[in-house]
Amino acid sequence: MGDSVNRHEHRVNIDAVFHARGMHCTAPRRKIWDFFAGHAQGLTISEAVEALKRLRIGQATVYRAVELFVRLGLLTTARDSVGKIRYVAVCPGHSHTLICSGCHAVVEFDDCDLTVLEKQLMARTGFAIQGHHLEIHGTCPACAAR
Amino acid sequence: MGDSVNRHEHRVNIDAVFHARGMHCTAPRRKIWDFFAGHAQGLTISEAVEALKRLRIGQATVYRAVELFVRLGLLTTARDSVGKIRYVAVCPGHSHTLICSGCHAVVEFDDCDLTVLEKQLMARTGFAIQGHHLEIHGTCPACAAR
DNA sequence: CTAGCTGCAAAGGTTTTGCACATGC
DNA sequence: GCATGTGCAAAACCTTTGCAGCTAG
Repeated sequence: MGDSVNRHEHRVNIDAVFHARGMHCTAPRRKIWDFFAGHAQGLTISEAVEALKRLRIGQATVYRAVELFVRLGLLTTARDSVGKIRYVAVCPGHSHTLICSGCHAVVEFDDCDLTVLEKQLMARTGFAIQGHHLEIHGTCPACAAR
Repeated sequence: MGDSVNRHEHRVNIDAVFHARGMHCTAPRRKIWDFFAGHAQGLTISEAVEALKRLRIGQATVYRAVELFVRLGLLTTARDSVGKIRYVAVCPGHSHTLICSGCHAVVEFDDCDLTVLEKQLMARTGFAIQGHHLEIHGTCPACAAR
């Protein structure tokens, strides 16, 4: 991902999240979290399992941790250009993703305004709207240069 | 899904799509397509495999047909409230989905306006934007009544 | 100390593949 | 008639589970 794309290095303090719920913040969980947090372009679960195997972390642990992180809102999922699910570490306050079709770089942003649309849909369909998931796909500057 | 939600019965003519590409529009493919087109709330692939087994259609055929339909743009995917992928028959001109967390009813709509947002993101990140995927989640009137 | 977490290995599911036969055009 | 598609069954792959031992708090 090029330098022209501003990253959000701000990281969630997972110790606090776990302690607040009486869960243990163990060494494997910390390593798994660091691994995701260090890969801005997100990872498929098999990529994570494969890489973390070298740190002697069992696959079951990776699966269980990822499920937990998603439930706690620490990881979000995005489907890449091939349809595979990639898990991306959330930056606080950023909830939508802009994804590069070339290198899978993910940029998060939160300033979408869908409230007008949601109101229209509520009126038209009678649905009680709870939330939305928005992914924008494109090509990042680095991939475009190639 | 309640009557208050307007459906789009307009269906894609798959014969034409296949012929245009020199592919065969076979009986199994037609049955698989009809099955998806008749389930507005979308289906997981295992639901489809299970049900179509009774029509003596092999699972491999279902997998291959679904992959093909997606590639041809006849089916789109949406993740339901549990994170499972559901395949939904596309109605021409409708590209976004409003999904009920209760019964998985899917309402498609196309009048979203993200062009302003996309322009802002292009300017800020340098990405060449190709498209977007938007899912809105809520509860449909019928489920809300329960 | 003990509830909660881990790694391992096995079980359970899901998806893909190879191939002989069938079908659409 | 022949390229394309199908069903079957096996293989490959992915995810979950049970359990004995370990670890954080």
